[in-house]
Amino acid sequence: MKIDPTSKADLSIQIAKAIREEIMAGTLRVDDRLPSETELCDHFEVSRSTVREALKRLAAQNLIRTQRGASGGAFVNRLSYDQARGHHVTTSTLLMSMNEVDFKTACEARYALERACAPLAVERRTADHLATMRVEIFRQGQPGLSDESFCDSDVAFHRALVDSADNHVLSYQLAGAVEATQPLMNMITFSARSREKIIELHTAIADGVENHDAELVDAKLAELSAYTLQLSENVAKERSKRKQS
Amino acid sequence: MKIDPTSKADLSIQIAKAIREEIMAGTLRVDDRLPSETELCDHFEVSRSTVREALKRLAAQNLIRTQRGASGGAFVNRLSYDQARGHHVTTSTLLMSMNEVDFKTACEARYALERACAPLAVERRTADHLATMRVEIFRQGQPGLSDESFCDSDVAFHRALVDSADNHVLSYQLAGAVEATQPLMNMITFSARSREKIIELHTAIADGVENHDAELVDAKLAELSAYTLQLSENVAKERSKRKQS
DNA sequence: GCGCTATTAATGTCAGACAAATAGAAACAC
DNA sequence: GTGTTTCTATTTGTCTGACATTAATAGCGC
Repeated sequence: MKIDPTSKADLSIQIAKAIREEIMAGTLRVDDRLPSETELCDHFEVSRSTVREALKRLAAQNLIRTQRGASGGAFVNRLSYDQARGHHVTTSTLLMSMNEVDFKTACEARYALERACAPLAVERRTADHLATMRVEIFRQGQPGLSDESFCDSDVAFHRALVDSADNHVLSYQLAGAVEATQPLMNMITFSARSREKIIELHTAIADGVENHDAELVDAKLAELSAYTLQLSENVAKERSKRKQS
Repeated sequence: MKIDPTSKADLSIQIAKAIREEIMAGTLRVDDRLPSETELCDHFEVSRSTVREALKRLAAQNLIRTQRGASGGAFVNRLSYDQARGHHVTTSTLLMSMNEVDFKTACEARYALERACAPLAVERRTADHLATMRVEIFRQGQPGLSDESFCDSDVAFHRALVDSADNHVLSYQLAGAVEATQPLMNMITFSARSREKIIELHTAIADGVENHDAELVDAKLAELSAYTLQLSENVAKERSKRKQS
């Protein structure tokens, strides 16, 4: 837990790193209180601003939380799956938009992963999960539903499917793929897609899940994947046509 | 791009959020320069320390980078897959250790995902990927190899397998599952496992990838998964036995 | 044109102050 | 004794102003 004042790296980065390593090594455990800012100043021999900037870095990663007042301070945070999921989705989304991931790659990844958890989902789905899926399908069939709401419902449906696998780790990892690729997919295909067709596939998937029919679910997910890809190709063709004319 | 000074939330959090939203919305694009700290002070009507803490939050998420000197400043960062992968692995690791994920859950998730990308890997593997896999298998067979090195090689082997699928998005998502669960797995099973058995399975997997035999790869991954689970159960039994005596 | 220096603009760090929140102790009323 | 209020100490959040460090650029001598 020391820093090198002669190093080129900024002090606040070094300090953040030192503390992060203590957390990862287990020296600092969940809900442990870090020394107060003043104490950290003394320890690292830097000013309070520098310590604070280091703490903000850690807070941005949800590694610590801070509380004001007497017996306040910075505490090691228990990372929750929900927090981490939010972060993961944000990062994944940015990653894809900034690197201009082509639709095929994203779609391929997304359905490959979703199909991976289908067997578990089929095995373990509860009545709750099934109900959520049915409700979302019903919502998708409502006339006059905005494109945006339809997309949201789509995400919710697939999330219920993934959550059915009853594996936190899987859900967390999948969230990045499913929720981050969804906006990309919607942006490209929302104008061209047939809601009927999608609802039909969703219904088949829900049926498969209900009847513990892994093969059906897998087949329908594959079909959904193929349909989505087909759509994107049509949209691409339309665009190039319009460009020519 | 405004903040609410009457809100309960800390100012630096609000400012970070405002800027993050501009980045995510595309108003600020990759390599765009943010206003200087002084300009941001004027805009948000806060002090420089507050602005700086907000910027540090964004820097911690790799959303921006800063440069000193004239014509320096804060620039929107292009998220690279490597950076994001590192972050993702760190978070996943912490998530699992803090929430005391049981081995079965982690193992199940990890192999489910890995099997999901096997078909693509089998289809697209290059000579490079195959060579990496063979090299790692060879390394795993060296007598006197430390447990730590064996584990590293194990990760490298599986990473090569995943990368064979030639899908950045998939590789990124998988990294969290594979690399973050590996330490957990190693910790639990390294004492009990038979390197020979693992090398044999790895060899079979490499063969399957080489010969475009998706079924073989899938079967062998399933076997590896089952073997790992079996090991963990044995270790657990051993422990409870020792506890009793 | 080349190399040197001075300028300038930006981030990084420091020091000291006050504001605001909060828990716990102390004082007080009953 | 008990419940309530007030006070106090501690800690984070914010502000101000200063100086250090870094790096691009303009000017100047040659």
